[in-house]
Amino acid sequence: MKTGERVPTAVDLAASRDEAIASGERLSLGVAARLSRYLQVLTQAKKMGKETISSRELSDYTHVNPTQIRRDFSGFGKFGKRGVGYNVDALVSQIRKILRTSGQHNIALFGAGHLGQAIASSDIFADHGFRVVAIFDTDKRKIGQTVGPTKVRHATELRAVVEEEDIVVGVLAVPTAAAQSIADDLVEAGVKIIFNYSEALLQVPPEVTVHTSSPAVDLLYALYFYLT
Amino acid sequence: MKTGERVPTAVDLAASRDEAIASGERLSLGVAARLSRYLQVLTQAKKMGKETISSRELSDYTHVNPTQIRRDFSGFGKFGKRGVGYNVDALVSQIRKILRTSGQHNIALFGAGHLGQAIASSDIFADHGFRVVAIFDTDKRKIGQTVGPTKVRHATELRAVVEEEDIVVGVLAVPTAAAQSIADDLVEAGVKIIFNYSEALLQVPPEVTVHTSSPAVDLLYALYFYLT
DNA sequence: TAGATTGTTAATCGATTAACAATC
DNA sequence: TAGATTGTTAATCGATTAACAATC
Repeated sequence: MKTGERVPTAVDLAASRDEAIASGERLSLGVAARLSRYLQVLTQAKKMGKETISSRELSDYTHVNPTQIRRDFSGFGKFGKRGVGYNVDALVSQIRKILRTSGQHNIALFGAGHLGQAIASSDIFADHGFRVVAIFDTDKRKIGQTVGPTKVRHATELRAVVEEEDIVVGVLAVPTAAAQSIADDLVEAGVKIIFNYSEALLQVPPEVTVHTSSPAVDLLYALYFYLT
Repeated sequence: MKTGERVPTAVDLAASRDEAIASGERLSLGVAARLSRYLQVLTQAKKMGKETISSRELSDYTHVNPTQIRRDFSGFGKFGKRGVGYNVDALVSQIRKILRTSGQHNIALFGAGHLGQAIASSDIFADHGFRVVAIFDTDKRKIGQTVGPTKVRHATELRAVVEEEDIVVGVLAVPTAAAQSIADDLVEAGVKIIFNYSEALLQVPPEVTVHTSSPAVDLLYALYFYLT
């Protein structure tokens, strides 16, 4: 924030806040990651009928220091009520606005095996505005079957579906050996985010983001702090 | 590292290194998390027959800055060869030593549904020394069935199995509504790490660590950086 | 009012990175 | 040797936290 030689005033700060939300600078990696986690907890708290939540409670569930939680929020406005806490509903929509993920986003799922079916029937994506609009598999016996409300299709339909349904995210719930070739297809079809549940080390062009899910890594990490 | 008024010498530094590995201070959260991720990539690289890997390649797969990767390693010794890179096998065993997760660790899995079966039949835990030694479910129709090499048991056997098999980690692949009560049972049976794949916000005593897996959170986060 | 909790400051600490000599 | 890549320094930047006035 450059304001020449003046000390920044309250008005400057408010302006930079709105900018930051509207279309200003990107959030830092850490802030974006934490806001996403708060959102998960808040979504669940809302389901449980909680109307108000304190930074202390959020800290219990996220293991983020309560001061930092308040700080993360106060950078964007005064969302809380002293002595009371934050209104869950209001906070959810503020964070969604900040993360610009208020809308619906369509995802394509590969693999109709156990993992694929678990993902398709879980609330975990739906709660955050992600909708599984297509499931693909290469196994002919699975094609045409339905998983929840969605019919399993053959991977050859990928390209058409991606364009039709405006799919930005592809989720890979396939064997490690099959992952790279599907990733190549996804890239070619214009998908920009690949969520990889296999162990494959995927090679993609720089404009595509790969996120490899690694429960074992998280477990190693948790175990270290238990052992020490 | 306090060395009084002397400037630390090479001998001091080497000593503090060995300490750090042997039984010295805990790693910081960030270092432990990154080392775990390197381990995942290295394990897969090894499977693919790779003998050597550079900090640049590790960076491509982990999105961690190459300088930081070299720095993370050099804190514990000189593991690499200039102009060549790091030997994959040697690096894996060094990191395992640092993280103290060289041995086998037994885990108990709850829920023999799609997700539970996907976890039980995946290599992802096995590759890092975690073995699913028991699967529990409350559905009578599932009890007695086998998932891979493991028989599904009723949750009433939990306590005995935890003691017998020295189980430190419990994995919850159950519906959100059932998670808290199983978590309570696990805590009572002495399990110290709970890996939660449900959406439940679990309440546990402070000596127990809960890790809630949240693919949707990761996705929100990835999406933010795509949208901006 | 009394108690609780936010918003914010100020100080510290650790993470990050560019750059480059060392060396395989 | 020439090219590549490590190990390490030094400088910067952002994260973290304790503390507390403000205020619901």
